[in-house]
Amino acid sequence: MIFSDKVSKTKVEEYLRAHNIRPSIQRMAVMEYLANHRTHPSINDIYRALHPTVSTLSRTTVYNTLHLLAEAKAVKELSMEDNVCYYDADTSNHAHYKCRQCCKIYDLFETEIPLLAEIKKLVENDSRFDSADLYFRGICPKCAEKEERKKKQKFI
Amino acid sequence: MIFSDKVSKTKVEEYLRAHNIRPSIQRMAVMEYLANHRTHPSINDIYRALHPTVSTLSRTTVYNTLHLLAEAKAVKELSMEDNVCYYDADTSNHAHYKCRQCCKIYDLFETEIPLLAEIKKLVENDSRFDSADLYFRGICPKCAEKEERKKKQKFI
DNA sequence: TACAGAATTTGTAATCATTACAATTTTCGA
DNA sequence: TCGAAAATTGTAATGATTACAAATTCTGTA
Repeated sequence: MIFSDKVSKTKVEEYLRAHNIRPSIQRMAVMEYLANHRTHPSINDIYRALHPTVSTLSRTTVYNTLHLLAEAKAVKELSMEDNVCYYDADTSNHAHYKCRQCCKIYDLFETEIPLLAEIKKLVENDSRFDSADLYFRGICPKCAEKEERKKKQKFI
Repeated sequence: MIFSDKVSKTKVEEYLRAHNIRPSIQRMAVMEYLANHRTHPSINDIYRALHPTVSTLSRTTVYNTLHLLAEAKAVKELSMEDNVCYYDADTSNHAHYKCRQCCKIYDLFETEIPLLAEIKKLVENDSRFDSADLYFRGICPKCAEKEERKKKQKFI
């Protein structure tokens, strides 16, 4: 999926059809949510966000839909530790970075991590591989700054 | 941990002490198992393997021990999809490769993936990061060959 | 438009990994 | 040897995911 600021319903419908997925109300809702919320939400996040408006939606359908979307390579499934799957509508070549403090997941694109291009090549040229994932972990700048401020406070 | 063919009990004890972990019977058993079984076992694998001999061992202790070992960086915790943690006694810089067919996890070392050195450098030079993991997926050569043979059979 | 069959959705129950927790046991230093 | 601290244990709780069967919706055809 290519991202504009706000992805329209029509765009989502086209996208699903392009991946041979029949665009039901529920599938559209899930895909639209993912396309417009680039925070790598979990199934639960998605379910909780959509349920109030799409009251008919069941948790099972969210599972079904995301498996279907992942199978069709319309979304990317991430699983970095903590035994929960996160979903990403951006299927382009990029890495992920999870902050140990705030637990947010950030995207890291080729502009920042040029290595990604080489990893992609590696996958393309080695028949054993069909995909590669690069995950970073650490404390994100925001959390590092907060920590820094806390420390300073102590010494005033 | 540096691996010889078979890691001795004394070696395991030294290794634990070096990581400030008191070498109890249970911890020794878990660490020794991990050191001598380079198959990236899950908690359950370890528990099921050890329980018959160390009959006193509880599942909770295996969890406690592995968390402790991971915390002390004596082992590496892997979590590639399927929401189960796998453990690796080899804490050197290497990537992992999981076969979609047989689900085995293979090690990929720097000799094979020179990129690993660059990723390491990246982590060392970027304060946001403290670790990176590179995971590959695909069909392993053994499984690919099996598949090939099956196909041929069909046409005889 | 009506209908049958296929696809999709739903809700509930089951499964499985992990964690919480409190009681028991073991270890270690005084 | 004794008592506190550390480690272990078993059970119960949690939480994500899957299984499954019933209900609903959709699609193509007559």
